[in-house]
Formats: sequence, structure tokens, C-alpha cells
Amino acid sequence: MDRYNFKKIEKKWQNFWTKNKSFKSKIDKKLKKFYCLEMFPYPSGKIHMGHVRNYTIGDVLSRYKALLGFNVLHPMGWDSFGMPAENAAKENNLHPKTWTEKNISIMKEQLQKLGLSIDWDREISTCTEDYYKHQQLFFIEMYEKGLVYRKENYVNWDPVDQTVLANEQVIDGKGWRSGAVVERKKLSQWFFNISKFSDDLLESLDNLENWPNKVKIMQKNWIGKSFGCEINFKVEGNPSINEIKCFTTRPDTLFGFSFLAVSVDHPISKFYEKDSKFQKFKNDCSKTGTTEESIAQGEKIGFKTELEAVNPLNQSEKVPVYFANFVLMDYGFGAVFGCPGHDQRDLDFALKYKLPVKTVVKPNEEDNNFKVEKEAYTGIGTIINSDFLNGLKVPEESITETIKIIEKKKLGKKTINFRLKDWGVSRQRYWGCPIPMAYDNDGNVYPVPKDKLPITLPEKINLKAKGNPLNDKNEWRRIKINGKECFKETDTLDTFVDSSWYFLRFCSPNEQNYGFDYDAVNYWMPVDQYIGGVEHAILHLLYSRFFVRAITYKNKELSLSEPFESLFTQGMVCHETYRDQNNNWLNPDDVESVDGKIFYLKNKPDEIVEVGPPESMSKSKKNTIDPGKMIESFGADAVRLFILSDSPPEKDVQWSEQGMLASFKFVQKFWLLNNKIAEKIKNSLEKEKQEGDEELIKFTNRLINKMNSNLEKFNYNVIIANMHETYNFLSKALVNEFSKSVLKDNFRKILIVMSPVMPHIIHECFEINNFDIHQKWPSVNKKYLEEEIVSIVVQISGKKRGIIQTKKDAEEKTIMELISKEDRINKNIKDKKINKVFFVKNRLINILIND
RNA sequence: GGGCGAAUGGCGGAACUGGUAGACGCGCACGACUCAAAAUCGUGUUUCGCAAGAAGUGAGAGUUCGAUUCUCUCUUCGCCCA
Repeated sequence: MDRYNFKKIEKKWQNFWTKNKSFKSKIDKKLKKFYCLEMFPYPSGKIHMGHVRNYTIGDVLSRYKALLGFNVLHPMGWDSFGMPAENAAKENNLHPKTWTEKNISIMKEQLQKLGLSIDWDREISTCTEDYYKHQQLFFIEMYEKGLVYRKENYVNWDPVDQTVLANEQVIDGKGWRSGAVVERKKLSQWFFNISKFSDDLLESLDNLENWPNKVKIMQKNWIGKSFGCEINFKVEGNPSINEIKCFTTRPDTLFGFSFLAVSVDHPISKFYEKDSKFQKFKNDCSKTGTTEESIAQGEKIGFKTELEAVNPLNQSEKVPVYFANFVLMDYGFGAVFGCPGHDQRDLDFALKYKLPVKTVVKPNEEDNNFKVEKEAYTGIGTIINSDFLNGLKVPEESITETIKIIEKKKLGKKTINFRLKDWGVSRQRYWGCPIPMAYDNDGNVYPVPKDKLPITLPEKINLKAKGNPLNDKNEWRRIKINGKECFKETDTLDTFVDSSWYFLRFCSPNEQNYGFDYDAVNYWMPVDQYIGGVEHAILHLLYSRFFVRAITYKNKELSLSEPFESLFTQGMVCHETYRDQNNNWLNPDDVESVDGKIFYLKNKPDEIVEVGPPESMSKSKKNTIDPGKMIESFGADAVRLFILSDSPPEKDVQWSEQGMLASFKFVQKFWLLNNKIAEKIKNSLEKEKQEGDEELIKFTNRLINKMNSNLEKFNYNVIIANMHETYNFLSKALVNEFSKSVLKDNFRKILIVMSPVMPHIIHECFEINNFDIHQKWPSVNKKYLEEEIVSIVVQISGKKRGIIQTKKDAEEKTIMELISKEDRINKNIKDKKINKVFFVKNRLINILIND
């Protein structure tokens, strides 16, 4: 018998699927829909193993649901705007569009070689005018609904890339791509008013029952709702400044007040603008980034004013007022009261400027002489040294009680504060969606009229210019609005905007007049299963949730609250790392080993290679495996099989050459088995009953049952184990004779349940056996799940002493009789007094004896 | 520092709702086929022990007739936030 020629057969079925548009999805209101979506890729060049894992998981689910009779939508597209295209363009003198399109065609071909059940007629690419023109209309609509605004804001400025960075793009105070130290810079920026929905975004998390808990917790922390109180501090020293308003979550520590710190952008700063020392200080502050992390870790610096703030709970106490770099204007009111005893940041500041440290909370196990010295105490405890607040339990009682007192004395009021800030969407980049706004010569802002949309990107561009290349395009910038000469906005949108609604576009990708067709979205949405990496747990998912709210806001035509009904976050694909004697990273291809213990450079046994622990595959560590090569050498079915086999999908999986080979062998073995069975079916006689029938029917039903529950629970690694079990069973069972129809029918069912994982070979098997290739998922006959003979575990005083085979549903008495006949078990009980017997039907008997 | 999660053979990992721990795969060992090797097939493989048996799911306690599973404390690791 021939070896299985995966190249020929995989190609054959991929062509078949393409030609017949086998995965084309159409709205059919009679059918139950299932929208399966994996996070779409950035077209960076070639697909990587992470993609293979992500899309294989989604494909198994899609094929399974389709076999179950769902109307499945399984689309694919490209998140194709973004900086890498611009960077690559600079390096290679290629236009970002050319570079992107080339990558898309390579990656699309690779994905097709994986045999994914994707409706390619719905392919979208966010960098095309056909996509982003709708996004511009959304922007205008959001502007009209008051969800978009412009404000001056500090941004993380990367001086090398000449761009604004989002907080998460700043790592250890440096730009994630350039590595340059990030500066603060004030720019006019466009913002989405995401904080308008803070409460809704938070509360609705509870309804997302099929989201991983950890993702919900991360989002909750990110939104960061906190209760606190705003307090008005009386200020003396300057007749123009009477009061400074602060937000605090810890009003209960007011008696520990030893300074008041305000942001350099606080309204009172205007009184100091002429002060050259203040100017210098302000300048120094701009060297710290704007992330919470860089503020927490950076040096705390202050600028002392002549002002004094009065402690509202103790009018006789006055403390100095500082400008400080760790206070941000966009949190609270740009002012905080300093309590060094119970806030580490405040303590660092107080120690530096020799301000008093007052202890007003003690841990429960300490006495009233407890004193804070080098470390602020932020834990639970009791209020001390605080006059009428003394004795209150920290934190709940002390905070609520203090707020009550403050409100009663009309010094401030209870407030809710969110950590979530509005979403700054302006990027000083060429390769993004142009923001459809314009300015006249006086700086007035106009939305681009809808009939002048879309604003398309100019094709010819000089990317080598510093800063935003669109700034130089004077001709392109001109636009007439209401007869007035205006200039287009040159900033483009954050690419997170592109991916915040692509799942809507997939519902009606060819709709020309609007971003989506209402009927289509009302039918397909929400996404029933969203699958992707946990690294997008916060931003992408939060932004998408916001976007759905923004679109449905003041819009009665769409009833959609959440974009993603269920979420599955898959683990990463890891590989060992290798380094040579000079500490250079090495490719797995350049390394070999005879015994699997000692590794050396290929063909150079003298050059020993250092083996590091498995880490997420990355180009920088060179521990990547190219999926294209793997598919080339082993075939798509084998690669799909392996990527699912070794670990549960939500956990990291380690790439293993041996595991890959084992999966390849399995496909080969299965082919031989299929041919044997095909032969056997042909030669079997149609008899009433044959010796192997019963066992085969039982096995098949159990297999389907296991497959059902493992598929529903995403235990895809166990499914592969079930497939191996099936092989082992069948190859042994073949010595028996079967009745023709029984063998045929059961083998057909077995093939169906294996088809989601290895669709190519199974379709070939269908064909060889003359089975229809359009099958339905088989149902389980529960009758065959039950055993007539069961094994009962016999425990004596909790210890396993033996196993007894008996008829199903046997009573305790019967079992005891059987035990008395089994010497090996009985010797443990005879002559002993039986205290008690625990009996679990069909499972176990536990006999407690007196020793 | 805070939050979340994990820990099972030489390795990756199974185990329903508390009821036979180690499914399945890798590796390893032995055997068959072969002049030989590869490939393939078969058998075995938690540890200690010749065996009977004993121990065993990161460590320690608790609940229970019975705990990988539930509770508490600790250790280590991972992820996220700071």
C-alpha cells in the first residue's frame, strides 16, 4: 500500500473547498448561527506558530459547529495599518502599501495551506479605503454624538520615532520599539470619551459569563473604580488663590497631612509662569514619562511655593504647598494632600524635603506608640493620633466615617473616581486612517462634511522626513469647507481603532454605504466565540466593548450590548533557546544533538551549545519554528494535530521536534488503517451479527460521547488522545469479523468526529469508502455507554485491596459474598470485626474493620 | 508591594459531581522483521522491593469512611497591575 501523499491530497481538498466555496456563509434565519472569530493577524511577513495555534483552535471549533448543523460564520482579515509597515518601508525603500500587500498575499497562501474553513469571500483589510472610509464616518458620527473631543494633553513622546506612544508602549521609561528615553510633550490630541461608559464597562463584566475570570479581573483593575472624597483646602499666602480642591481615597489619614502637592499644570501655575526657577522645574518634570510606573519609580521632585494649606479638620495646622512631578493633572483635580505616614510616594517626597511624618494608622498588633519610619504603612488597622477619628477601624469604617464628617462640615463630598482615562487616538504617523477633521486659518475645527469623505491617504510620500510625513503634504492638506479654505488634520488614528469594529464589518464586508448592514449585524452578532492571545486582554477587548457602546449610543436600530459572547485565551508556543559559547542566540536549525542531552553546533561536535529553558518563540531569541517549513515537510493535518496535542489550549505549549514527528507518523498510520478497513468493509458479509459488532458499536458511542464533552470544554489535547485510543482500538479489533453495515456505519462516525482536527485526510477517507463528504455530527446512543459488567474497588479501612468484577447494579450483599470467596481480599477481613461498610453502587465498597 | 493562576513519573500531560492516580503521546528497555541499519510491529515502563507488600499528585496541617479534587498555612514558578 502506498504511503499517504499529503502534498497531493491536501492540495486536492483545499482546491475542492475553494472551488465549491464550501465555507461560504449566508444569512439564514431558520438556522441557528455561530460566529467564530479568531483575532485577525497583523501582516508582518509570514505566519508564526502562534497564528497556527490560534487558527487551528478556531478551525476545529468552526468545523465541529458546522457538523452540528449551525450556520457558521468564520471569517479572516488583516489588521494592516501600523508602524512596522512604515519602518520596513524606510529600510527597504518600499511603499507601506506594497510591503503590506505582499505580506498579505504570502500569509494568506500560508493560511490556506493550513486547510482552514474560512469564508475568504469576506476577507477584509483595514488599510484599504474600502475599510477605513467607514471608520471615518463612524468618527464623524461619534463627534456629532459628543463622544469625540480635542484637548491639549501630555503624551509620551518618543524622540527617535518622533511619535506619541501609548502607556503600554512605554517599557521602563523607554519606547518599546526605539528604546529611546521617553519624554513628556504637550500636544493637541483627539480623544474618544471612553470614560463616559466607565461604569457600564465595569458593571457589564458580570454578565460575561463565558469570559475567563482573569481577563475580567484585569479589565476591572484597569477601569479602576475607587470611592473617595473631594476636599477643599483653604490656602493662605496669595490673595488670588483661596482654595485648592483635592481628590483622595484616604480622607481618614487627614491628620497625617504634612504637605499639599499640585501638578505643574494646575490652574494656580499661571501665577508662577514668570518665575524662571519654576520654569526650570517644569522643564525638569517633562523628563519623567507619564506612565504610573515611571512616576512611581522615578525620583520625586518638588517646587516649594509661598502658599500654605490649612488642614480642614484642624484649622490651626498649616502645611506648605508644592508643585510636584508625581501629581498628574488628569487624575482627580491635579492636586493631592500628602500623608507621608501612609503613602510610599508621599513618604519619599517628605523624606527628601524634610517634612514631618505623622503616624495616624497603626497595625492591629501594634500599640499606640507605633511609628512609621522608612516604610509607609498602608495596611489595615486602627486610627491613632487623630483627635475625634481615633479608634476607627481602617479602612472601611474610617473612610466612610471621615467622609460623613467632611460632608457634614461642608468641607467636601463623597466622589467616585476612575483610573480609566479617555482614549487618545491621535498618532503622528502616515500609515493609518486619516482623522476626518480640518482647521481653518484661525484654528477653528470642522468635521469634514460627509459628502467629502473619505479622506484618502496620499500615495506619494516621503517617509524619510522626521515627524509625521503628512505635515509636508500641503496640496493634500487643502480642503474647502463651506467655501472656506481649510487644512486637513494630519494625525491618523491609533490602529486599535481599526480592530475595534472589524468583527462588525465581517457581517457584511461588501456593504458600500455604511460600515455594516444592520440586518447582517443583528443576525450574526455577537461573536459567539472569540479566540486570541491573553496579551490583548485589556486594551483591544476594552476598546471593542467601548466601540459597540459608541455605535449603539443614541441609535435604536442596533440591539447589541457586548461584542464577544464567549472569550477563549490561548497560551503561547514556546521553544528551548540556544546560545553558543559567545552568548549569541542560535536557531534550532543550527543546533543538533545525538543523545538529546548535549547539544552542539551542526556538524561541529566540538562547539557545545548552551540550552536555555523554553520561552515564547521570538525572533530576537531566534527560537522560532517556521510553520511554512513544517507544513511543507509534514503536511497541514500533522501540524494541526501536533499544535493541539501536547498541552491544553489555554496553557503554553512547548514545540517539540519529536512530538511533531509523532503526529506525522500518526497521520501515516491512520492512512494505512483506513485502507485496511476499506478493504475489510468490501469483503465483509452482510450478516445479522458478527463477533466484533457489539464491541465496535460500544466503542464508537463512547468515543462520540467523549469527543462531545472534550470539544465543548476546549480540552483539545484530550481529543487528540482520544484519536490515538481510537487508532489503538481499531488496529487491534480488526482481527474480528464484522457485519458489513456495522463496520461501515461505525467507521463513518469515527471518521466524522476526527474530521475537525485533520480535515484533509479524513475527507480522502470519506471518498475512498464512498461516504458522502457532507456529513452530520453523529449522535450518541446512551444505551451503549453503560457497562453490564462493572469493576468494584474493594477498600479495607480506606486502603485498596482488590477489584471485583460483577454485574451492573449488584447490591452490597452480593459484593460481600464475592469478597468472601476471594482469598486475597478476604484474608484481610476474616477474624476481624466489621465496624461499618460504605457502599457506592457500581463503584466501590469500603469495609471498616477493627484492628 | 497588590491581584490572579499553577505545581502530578525521565518529559508533555489525563483523571466525571470527593470514589481504581498516571489515560494518551514522547523518551527509554527488551523482542520480532533485517546481512545490517532506518522504518515498522509487539511487550514493558511511578518509586522502593526477588516477592509478599509498602510509599506516592510541591511541603505541612485540617475536614471525610475515602482528598490530585474541598479548607488553612507555607515554598517555588508564571502572568497581570504597580
